[in-house]
Parts: sequence; structure tokens; C-alpha cells
Amino acid sequence: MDSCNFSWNNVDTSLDLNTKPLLRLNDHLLPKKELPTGNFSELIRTKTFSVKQENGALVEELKRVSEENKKLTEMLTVMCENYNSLRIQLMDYMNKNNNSENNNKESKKRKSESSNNIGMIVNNVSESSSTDEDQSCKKPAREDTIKAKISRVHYKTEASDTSLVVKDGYQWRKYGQKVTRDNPSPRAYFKCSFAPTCPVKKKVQRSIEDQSVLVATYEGEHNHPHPSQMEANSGSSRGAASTLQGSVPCAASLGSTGPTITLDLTKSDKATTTKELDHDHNDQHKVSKPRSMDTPEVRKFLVDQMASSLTKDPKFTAALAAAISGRMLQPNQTNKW
DNA sequence: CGAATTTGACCGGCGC
DNA sequence: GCGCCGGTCAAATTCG
Repeated sequence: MDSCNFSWNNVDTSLDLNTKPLLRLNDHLLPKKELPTGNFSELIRTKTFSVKQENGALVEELKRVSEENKKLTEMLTVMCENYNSLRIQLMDYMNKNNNSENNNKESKKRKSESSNNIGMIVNNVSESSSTDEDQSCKKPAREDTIKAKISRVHYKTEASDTSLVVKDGYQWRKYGQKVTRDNPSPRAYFKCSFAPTCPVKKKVQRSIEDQSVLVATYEGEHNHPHPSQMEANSGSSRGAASTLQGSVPCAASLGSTGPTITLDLTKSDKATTTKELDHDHNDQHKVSKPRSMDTPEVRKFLVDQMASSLTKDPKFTAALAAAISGRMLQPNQTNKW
């Protein structure tokens, strides 16, 4: 996945717009307090000279602004190309995940199933442990198989709320409840309602430190769109929609070693955070990659279109912020996408 | 009446 | 081998 690791350093985010000259420009337009007070002809000569100087400065300014505009256009083009390549790589990655999971499922034997998961948990959770090498040596064939993503999400709820229901947008079927030894509060076991097609499971238990916090542990990734996306996509028959079938909650994509997320569901009745981070990238930013940049008009039009569609779309900014923060919080996974 | 949930029984891994 | 423990099953129960 090295190809995913395109360098943002290539994009010079410091716009270097150099606004000072604009102030200088304005200075020309301001009335001069210290005009020559000599005779009329001298005044005319001075004014003519001043106008010529101003004219030259304006032309110069125009030239410079044009150059900046060109620079910005190029930067925006680079950004859009990077965005498109990232999106394509993300789709590829998700498709690979789906295929691997589909190949991996349907082992009726609970033993083999659980041993797979346990091995994955060990590999996933104790990254720093050097003893993992032994396990990977014992099971070299499983090295390349898909690992069940284990993620832990903290949900803050009302303290009076005794239910172990987490509104994360997906539909779950409860199949068990247990009181574990390390925590007096019961642990609930859920399977995705799309099971057995979707292998995702989750465990929900109150935090031992804070009873108002529900700790949800997700295992695996959904191989179907988020229910809200299914509704959104049901009316459209865009081919691209099918390529994102493996969309996963952001929490799951963070992986086990990533930071836990606390969602305050007491303030919003819907899991808006999940929805925000899990939106279908195909539904917005229908920014076609510039195909023909021959004429400046086309360039300008495309740039305007792209800039407006990107900046006006709060989902894009939210997703961008999430992606950036996610990468910053996981410096050791910067090469993985 | 079908779907969803509850809950006790059961299974398998692990440590002693 | 035995007991403990976490996880899952499936019959019973509840709910819409």
C-alpha cells in the first residue's frame, strides 16, 4: 500500500498569497496628503508622473495576481488529482477486504472460527509484543488473510440508562449476555442483523470506571453499506455506489491499536458522529477529474466548480478533518490505507 | 403470529 | 482430569 502514501508535502499548503502588495495598491488609491504645493504646471507634471507610476504598478500587480491565480489553479489541480487517486485506492482497498472476508467466512466449526479470531486479536491488539512472531511463524498461511478488525468505541450515555443498546446506525441482533469476572456489569453480545452474510459482532459492556460509559467492542467489518446509505442509494442506480459496499464505520477503520472514541449520545439522539464519518463519498464531490486543461477558460471553469463544490460541502470538510486527524493520531499506520 | 430478546445450558480453551 | 471462564446456542418468552 505504498502507493497510497502519496506525499502531502508535494502540495504546498502555504498559499503565500502575499497580501502586502494589495495594501500598497490601496495606498495608491488613497488621497495623498503630501502633494506638491508648487505651481500648477509642476502639479500637473507631478500628477502625470504619479498616474503613470500607478498604472505601471497596477499592471505589475495584475501580472502578479495572475501568477498567483495560476499557482493556485495548479495546486488545486494537484489536490483534486490526489483526492481522486486516494478515493480510487480506498475503493480498491475496500473491495479487497470484502473479497477476502467473503472467502474467509462460512466455516461452520465454531472452533476454527474462534481460533481464527483469537489469532487475529492477538495480532491486532498486542502489536508491540515480540512473541507475535512465533504465532505468525506457526501460521504462515494465514499471514495474508484478512484480519478481523477489532475496535473499541466508548459511548457516553445517561447514567440512568440501563440498556446496553448502542445507536451506531447499524442493526444488531442480541444473541447472548454474560456477567464477566472482571466487570460486575453484564456484557451483551450482538451480531449484525445481516448475519451470516455480515460477520460483524460486537460486545457492549459498561465501563468499570464510569458506569455511564458503554464500551462497545467491534469485531470485523461490515460487508454491506451503512443502513442510512442503503436508503440514500436505493433510489439511484449509479454504478459507483456498488463499489463502496464495504464501507465501514470509522471506528472500525481505526483499528484496535488506535485511540478510542467517545461519542456523547446523550446530546444527540442519533449516532451522528458515525454517520458523519461514514458517509458515502460517492454521494458528493462529483468532481470530475480535469480531462482537458487546454484552454484557460476550461481551467477556470473546472477550478471554480471544484473549489465551490469542495468548500461548500460540509461533509467533505468533515471527512477531510477526520482523515487528517486519523492519520495524525496514528503515526505508525501512515503507510497503511 | 413472526420477529426479537432473554436466559440457562453447553462448548472449548486454558491454567493448575 | 478438573474447574473456571468467556463465548455461543437454542428453547422459552416477550413484543409489536
